[in-house]
Amino acid sequence: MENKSLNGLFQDLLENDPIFKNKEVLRPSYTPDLLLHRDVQINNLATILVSALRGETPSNILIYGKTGTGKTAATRYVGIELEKKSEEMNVSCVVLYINCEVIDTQYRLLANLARQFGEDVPMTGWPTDQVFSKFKESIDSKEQVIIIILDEIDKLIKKGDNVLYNLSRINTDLKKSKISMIGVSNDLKFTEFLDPRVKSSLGEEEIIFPPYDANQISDILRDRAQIAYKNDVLDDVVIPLCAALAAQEHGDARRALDLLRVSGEFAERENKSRVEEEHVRNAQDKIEVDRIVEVVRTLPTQSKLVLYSVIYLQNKGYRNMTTGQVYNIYLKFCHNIDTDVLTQRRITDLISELDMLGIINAVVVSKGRYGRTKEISLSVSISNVRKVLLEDNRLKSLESFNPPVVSQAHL
DNA sequence: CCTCCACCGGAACGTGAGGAGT
DNA sequence: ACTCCTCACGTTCCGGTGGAGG
Repeated sequence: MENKSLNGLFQDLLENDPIFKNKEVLRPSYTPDLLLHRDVQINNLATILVSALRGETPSNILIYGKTGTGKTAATRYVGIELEKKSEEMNVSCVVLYINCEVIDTQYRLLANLARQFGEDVPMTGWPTDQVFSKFKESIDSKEQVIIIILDEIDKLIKKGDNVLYNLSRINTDLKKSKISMIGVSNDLKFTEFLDPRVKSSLGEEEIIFPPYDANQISDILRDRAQIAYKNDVLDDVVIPLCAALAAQEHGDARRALDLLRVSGEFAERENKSRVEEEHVRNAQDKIEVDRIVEVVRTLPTQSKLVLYSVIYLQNKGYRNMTTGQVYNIYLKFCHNIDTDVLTQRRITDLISELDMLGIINAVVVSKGRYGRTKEISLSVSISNVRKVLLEDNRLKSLESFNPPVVSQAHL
């Protein structure tokens, strides 16, 4: 009996999908067959890499651009096309893709590369240089051109850049095969931290991916929406609105696609057959709230305490509080939960960090006779943040702790 | 115009954890 | 197994400052 109703429950939900045709194409992991408004960059890439098909070593390339500007998609796309063509021409050419955010140490990177050539390298245990020579050995077994795409290469720099140095010099040790690298970076200034030798070798060619403007994002969204959504379920304002909102966020196409997908999910949840403006607005809010919640959840305890102090004061009706007020409350909270107490100097920095994260507003103002301080206020809704903060075991007991706020005469 | 508040924020230093080199 | 380095996090010390009130 219960089984039947359960079946029925899911059956209803399955049949009741009046909106989506293929939601996957709205996810960031999807690589489209056609990349709009990136012709220049793709042509550039192809022009540089074409020498691989002639058996020559292509120049190393550095690719810059902010998140959601199509760097990864374009690079992968060109990689795939290159491999296709090389197969056709019977030239040995391999394109490897590595995401340095996941694989973030010298050892892991080399081990991963070696493994892609069928070498059996353990997760840990070998000396790094042994892995390196194993890798060289295996690729040098035949004539081939190898192109390594290092996505999020800036993540690798912080861990010391000898990997890059070693890799950039690898060609001198190879007899038959040739290696060239493509570094992909979000950070426009990351070469500043680079060893100059690596810098000049890696940055032989540079390609910049500018942010999309609202019209370009519209085009991209229209293109994907055709595949993702059933015909005529999107209200006319939906795509322009998603595009405009995302263009404000520095032309981030990923954000735009997220918006479009979440909007659809909102409409779906309400059993509507059309996606309307309201759903996009809700989606925008939800994405922003999710972001804040995630940031707050992963804050270090001390920052959480500072933030909780701000919330506490705001709840007591204080509008623009000063660093001193926040610090006083913070002291009481620290005492209450028996944790380390930081100096006011440090709290100033933590407040600035929270400001940068967009969780609070902090502006330095002068109150004349009454000194110079930061005016602090929360820039997100109290209830969500408060709930997330109280999820932290160490802050839990503060819920029922109500210290008085020291009043200041000039307020 | 000067004072003086209540903090800002730079600089130098201390510490402990974790990685790389040997 | 050992030292050496680096890096994040904090502290101490302190010179600097916009503007209300005198």
